[in-house]
Amino acid sequence: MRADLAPQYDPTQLDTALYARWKAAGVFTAHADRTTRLGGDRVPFVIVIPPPNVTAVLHMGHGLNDTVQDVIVRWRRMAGDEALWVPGTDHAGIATQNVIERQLAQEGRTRFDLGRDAFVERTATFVTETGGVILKQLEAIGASCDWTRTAYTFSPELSRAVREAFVRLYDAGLIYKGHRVIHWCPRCLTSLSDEEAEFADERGELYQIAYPVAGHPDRRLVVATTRPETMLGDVAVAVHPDDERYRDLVGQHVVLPVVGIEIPVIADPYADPAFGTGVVKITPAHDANDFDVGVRHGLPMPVVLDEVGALREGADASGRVPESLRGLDRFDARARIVEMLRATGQLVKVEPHQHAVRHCYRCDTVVEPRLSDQWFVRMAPLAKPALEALRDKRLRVLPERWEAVYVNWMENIRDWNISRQLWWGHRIPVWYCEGCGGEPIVSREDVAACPRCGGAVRQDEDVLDTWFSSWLWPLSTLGWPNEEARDLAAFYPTDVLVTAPEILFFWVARMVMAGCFFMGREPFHTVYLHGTVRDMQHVKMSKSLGNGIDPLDVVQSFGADALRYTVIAGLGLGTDVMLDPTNLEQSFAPGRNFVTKLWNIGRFILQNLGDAPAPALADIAPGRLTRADAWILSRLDAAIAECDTALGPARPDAARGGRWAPGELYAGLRLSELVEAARRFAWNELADWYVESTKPRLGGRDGDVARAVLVHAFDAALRLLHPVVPFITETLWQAIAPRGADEFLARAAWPVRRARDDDAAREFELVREAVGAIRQIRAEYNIAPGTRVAARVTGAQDRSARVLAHEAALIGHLARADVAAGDEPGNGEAAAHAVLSDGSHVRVPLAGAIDLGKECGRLRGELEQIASLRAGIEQRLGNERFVTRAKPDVVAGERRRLEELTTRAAQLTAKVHTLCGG
RNA sequence: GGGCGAAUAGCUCAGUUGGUUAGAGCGCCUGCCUUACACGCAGGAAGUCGGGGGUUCGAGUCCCUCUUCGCCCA
Repeated sequence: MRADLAPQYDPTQLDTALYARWKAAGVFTAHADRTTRLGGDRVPFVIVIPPPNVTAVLHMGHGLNDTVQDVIVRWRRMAGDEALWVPGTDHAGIATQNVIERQLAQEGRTRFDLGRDAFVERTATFVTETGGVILKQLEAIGASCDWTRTAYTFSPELSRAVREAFVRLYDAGLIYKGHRVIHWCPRCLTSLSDEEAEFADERGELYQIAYPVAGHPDRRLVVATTRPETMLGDVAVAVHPDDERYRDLVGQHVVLPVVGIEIPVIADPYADPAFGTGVVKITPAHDANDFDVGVRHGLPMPVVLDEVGALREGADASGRVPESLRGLDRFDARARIVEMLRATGQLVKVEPHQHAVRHCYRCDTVVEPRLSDQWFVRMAPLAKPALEALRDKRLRVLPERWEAVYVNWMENIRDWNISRQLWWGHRIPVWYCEGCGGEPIVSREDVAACPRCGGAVRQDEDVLDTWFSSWLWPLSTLGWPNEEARDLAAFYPTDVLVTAPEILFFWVARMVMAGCFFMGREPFHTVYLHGTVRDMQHVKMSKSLGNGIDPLDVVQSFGADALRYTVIAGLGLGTDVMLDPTNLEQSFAPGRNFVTKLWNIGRFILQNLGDAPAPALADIAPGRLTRADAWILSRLDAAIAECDTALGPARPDAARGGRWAPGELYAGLRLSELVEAARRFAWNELADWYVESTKPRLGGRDGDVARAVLVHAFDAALRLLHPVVPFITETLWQAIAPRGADEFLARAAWPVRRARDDDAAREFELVREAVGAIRQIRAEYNIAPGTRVAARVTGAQDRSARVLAHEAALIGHLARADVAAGDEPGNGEAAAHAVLSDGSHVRVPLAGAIDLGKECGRLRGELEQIASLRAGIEQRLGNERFVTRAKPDVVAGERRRLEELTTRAAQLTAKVHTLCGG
């Protein structure tokens, strides 16, 4: 009826074809009208992908991130939800622009040679031709995205959302143009948000410079700075108002070295009396803190560094930059100025100084604080509801500790600089009238002429921060701002957002704010933050460091499932994953080994099914089930329960108004625990014990029972494992029973627990114990696996005697022994002994092989161990405070255990007595 | 400088509200091609749970402190 499986699982051959079948059958396509929100009967479950940069290629970070999402989505799809995973890409303003600029540089050109329109067109063409590669790559790792809904942040639809958002915020008074110090990248020639200017510790120098006090030849103020080149823009020096040392100088002037002009000494609490000399120079145009001081004191703000970071007299700076320094790069200028100060004796001291310096997150250039006009979003009003969502338990962050980080950021939020002096991105929808020069025109539609005077208009040159489109992602991908959009109605709010903590502020927190502001509802109820992929030295994997692993290499060598399994198994909640890029074989061994094991279980079952499908378990009379059957079904039940606990509640209870219940707030999404529970069931229980136990039965009278249980248990195992290893489980599931053309494990039902026979299952544990005892004896005495030994098992009570008698043959099969059950008169034959936990015992006569001294030593050792355990328990039970204060069930448990150990010890003692005469 | 987290077997990590003999994978040792699987099977070794102090009948788990490392923020 069906072909046997190949001896080796060949993922490269099977997986691609299987993915194509899923896709063609529409397995991953969600239907808005099937959701409960639109009158259907399925609860929606939605994840939006963190959109990779459109020019990106898949790396292990994506491999991890997308596998996690896929596991969750596949789980919910099987659980009966209308599951939707929205894929897409981000136009990635700076990053993509940098790619094209690098191309141009190789051609010896710059973007300015091309001009704006040509540059944008070239970038768009590049994106069209090469972009989105990563989405295709996601298919290779099995990502079950709904490809009918692929989105792009720069598409016409999403661009409309960006404009809508801008206009609404502007109209609400939450967007404004500000003149202040922002982070400037002199290489990308754009401003950056606080989040985009990343700190990195650097070793630098702290220079102490003497500023002579005007009119007091004997006095000077010494200031400390790490950036002497900015002193040309100094407009004051500040001391703390309470600082006695300088109180008399406040209001006086000092002479600015190099420049030679006089600047005032002011009192401001910003000056820290404990840092350096307590005197700080104030450079409002080139330091954000100094800017604040400048505003407080109404100081001028001369600009002495230009956009490429070279010294130049900018606004208000006339006469400040000496001829000899003009045009010098900031770092060359620093050296030159230090030399000049040294020459005039005004350099007091230079000491090494470790400090954090901001760098551009895209090109790593040291960022320059720069005074300029930029657009900002007023964040405090947006943060309020986003904080509320968390405090109200409508939003949770896993692992829990990140919630504090989220709260801290929200509470200290600063306005968001959203304008970028780039060409690749959404142009700011603001027009200025060249005619009447009135208020800027902010519009959803392009503006051709001034609505007031009909004069010519000019659009703002800047584009929006990439994240200004990303923060709308959960809304815009579902159709917002079209409030009629069916997807928006069916699938918003979404459910879980899976990402790395690095973009908690860039993206996650802002999405919550956008969702609350534009939709009146936070965009998801769970933020799942996973760790980072690192190498064995714990260094983050990256292409530039050359310690990366290409997921496609892994897929090629071991299959997507091996990759997925390995990554998920190694991923504790919020922990990093360590992989060795120099040894893929070892790194992915857990996944590869497990997948192979599954394959072979499948082969075994198939080989034993014969031509007819296995009977359904429901059709087997319960009385025909053996202890082994009851045991594996009971283990399956436990495995299902463990998997369900690991995965947790899918969403907060609607009856609680979408608020997480206290007991569930941080529960679930323990994917590594899901893997471990399912693995243990499939391998250690199903394969190691149950499959072995069926071998003698399959050809016999109750072979059909064994087949029914085998197929039932394996089928359930495949279901539990499918979210993690979708390819092999689907392949095997298709093979173990006839399936319709449209029938897929990917949309089969998640297993549910069933009634079970606990007594029979418990009795099987005695069988396992007896087998273990005989195996141990065999190993101890080096009995070759091919050699059958004789063994006798004697039950301590009627019940165990009955069980052992019934199962003697099975015990013999599993332990490679000829087992007889029941009492027998001791005939003095040399034998090895073991006592089981209920006092039953096992005797393996080994004429000639038994070393009596060794055997006695073994038994005495065991007895000693039991004795020490008993002593411990007796001590506890003898302690009156334990008995009175510990919980009753704990005490009862100890009593029960003591009883068991006592029985066992008595049996052992008797053994030792007769055997060793002690 | 502020905040957070981690320290458990050679390595990577689990250890729920304190309660049996602290677990898993990989690696290691011994023996085996047992008619699904050597990417396997059976058996095994290996941890004074970072140091010190405390609370408790009882601490890997709670508190304090020290050390080391990591992350976030300024």
